[in-house]
Amino acid sequence: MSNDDKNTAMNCKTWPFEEARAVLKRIGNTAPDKGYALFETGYGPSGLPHIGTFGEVARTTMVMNAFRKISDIPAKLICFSDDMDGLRKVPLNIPNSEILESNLEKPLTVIPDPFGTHESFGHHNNARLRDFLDTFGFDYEFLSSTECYKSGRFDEALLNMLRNYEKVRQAVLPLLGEERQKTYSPFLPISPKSGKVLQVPILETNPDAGTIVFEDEDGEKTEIPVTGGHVKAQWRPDWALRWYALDVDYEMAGVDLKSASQIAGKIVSILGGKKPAGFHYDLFLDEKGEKISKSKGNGLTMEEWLTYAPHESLAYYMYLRPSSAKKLHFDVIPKAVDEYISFIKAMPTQEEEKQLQNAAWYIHGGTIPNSQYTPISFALLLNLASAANTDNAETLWGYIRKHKPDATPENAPFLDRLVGYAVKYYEDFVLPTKTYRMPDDRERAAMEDLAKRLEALPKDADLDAMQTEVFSAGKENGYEKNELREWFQALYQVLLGQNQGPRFGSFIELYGVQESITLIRDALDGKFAKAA
RNA sequence: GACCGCUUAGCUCAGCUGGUAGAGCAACUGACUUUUAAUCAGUAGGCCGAGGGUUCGAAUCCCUCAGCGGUCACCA
Repeated sequence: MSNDDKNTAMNCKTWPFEEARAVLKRIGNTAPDKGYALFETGYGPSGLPHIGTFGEVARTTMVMNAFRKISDIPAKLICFSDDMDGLRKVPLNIPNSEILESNLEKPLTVIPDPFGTHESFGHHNNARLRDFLDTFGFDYEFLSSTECYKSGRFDEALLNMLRNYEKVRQAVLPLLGEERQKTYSPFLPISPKSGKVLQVPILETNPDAGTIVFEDEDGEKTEIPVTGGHVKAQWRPDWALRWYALDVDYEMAGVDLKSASQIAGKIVSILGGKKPAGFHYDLFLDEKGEKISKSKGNGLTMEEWLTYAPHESLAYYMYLRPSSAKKLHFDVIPKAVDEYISFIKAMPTQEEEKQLQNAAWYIHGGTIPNSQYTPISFALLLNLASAANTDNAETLWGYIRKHKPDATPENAPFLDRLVGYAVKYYEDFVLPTKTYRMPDDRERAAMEDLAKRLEALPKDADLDAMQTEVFSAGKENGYEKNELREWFQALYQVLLGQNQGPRFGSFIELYGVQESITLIRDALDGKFAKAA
């Protein structure tokens, strides 16, 4: 890249560039000894990946995209799984939960997989994480805490922490309540007898031998090495340990972890390292501005978003000012999709400097794939779907061709995906509100007439001919000119189960003449009204 | 108790390297259509929470206050 480009990027004020510059500053503008700048995200595998997981990885990727723009130093993303953590309670909706019940407090990676598909419960959830991330095409390296501990990768850092045991302990204590302070230890020994991760006071530390002494569950004084996976660090020091051992250059976290990360930063200093750059993103709220909690079931899940909109739009949402709390509910989806689309559209015509202020730049790493092109907004598609009674993608495409003759599912695959989401939206939000009624005698006569007229139409009849038949059927069955509106409304209510609808001629053309005849006959037979 | 965020049009929000207030939706008007909806074009709408300060100039920077909300203090 040219120096001009770099300069423009160095002055860019968007948050990912602010963050990227902080990384560059941390590493002093030169490649670290490990050869790359390390970006980390953390994951707790006692649950499944969720919208927060996505947000963190997406946002970290945005910072990396910015970093690559201002520096030639390689950048690497590690998604770290805290899979040696002890299982504290049994998650809901898990088969064979008695397996988990009988293994509480043991490291996740030694608990048998209740799904029976992986080496352990931890491995199972790690695999789910990877599947999840791979779906969106994230570029990352997976790292297991258990492996880091067992392989000795953390040994040096653990011994270091043992030498500084008291300092580390003192760093954490101010953050804790009185009760917890009494028993707190940065080291959690794993009982050689039960295999459980124990939260017990440490009786002795032996830095020279590299061991600690504690009282096991049966009361026996036990001495074990802190290295090799015999001891796990409590989560706050564990975070610091990881930062120190891996030399993490960047990690963001939620505001809920703010004080914890400050403590972790202090611990890294105690160990002689330097804490990573990073900021704290705010949490998501529901439409009333209240905190999203799983037990309340408010807010929006990842699955819900992805049912009605593409993941790119969620990534766009994640781009928007992460430092302030945002309401995450259904109504923000269409807007997010359309704003994403307008950024995509704007990119090719923008100057370099403007492009760096374009959200799409961060989502796609600077280059927008041609496949993302769409000439139609999502809001329009949603309106089209409900106005035109369109419950299948092909019909919707028929309408799209009227607006934009050049677009096809093949040359606009992103639009084709949007069509699918619009149909889904129609099925879930429009269809259930339909209420069909039976026609009165005049309506019935007119509709029967309409069906006959349609049957009599020549095969190559055009839209105008169809529209004319609709009017004629009304006029010749007792509707005066000023009553035609009622005739159309009757069609919508009896045939489509709604009070409004598309121009009926257009509807027949797209829905199909034969299909329309069937629709009329079914309605007159009471198939819809009965069902409703 | 400690720390943080928000307050801008009827609604949801953008604008935060200080330079005559913006978008979407809603409303209203018009065009088009042998109904409506949709679509397109346009109009209107704001003491930018309150008070003070810095400045030639503040929605924007600083201080104080108010209202709302959040996080941590048991676990991670």
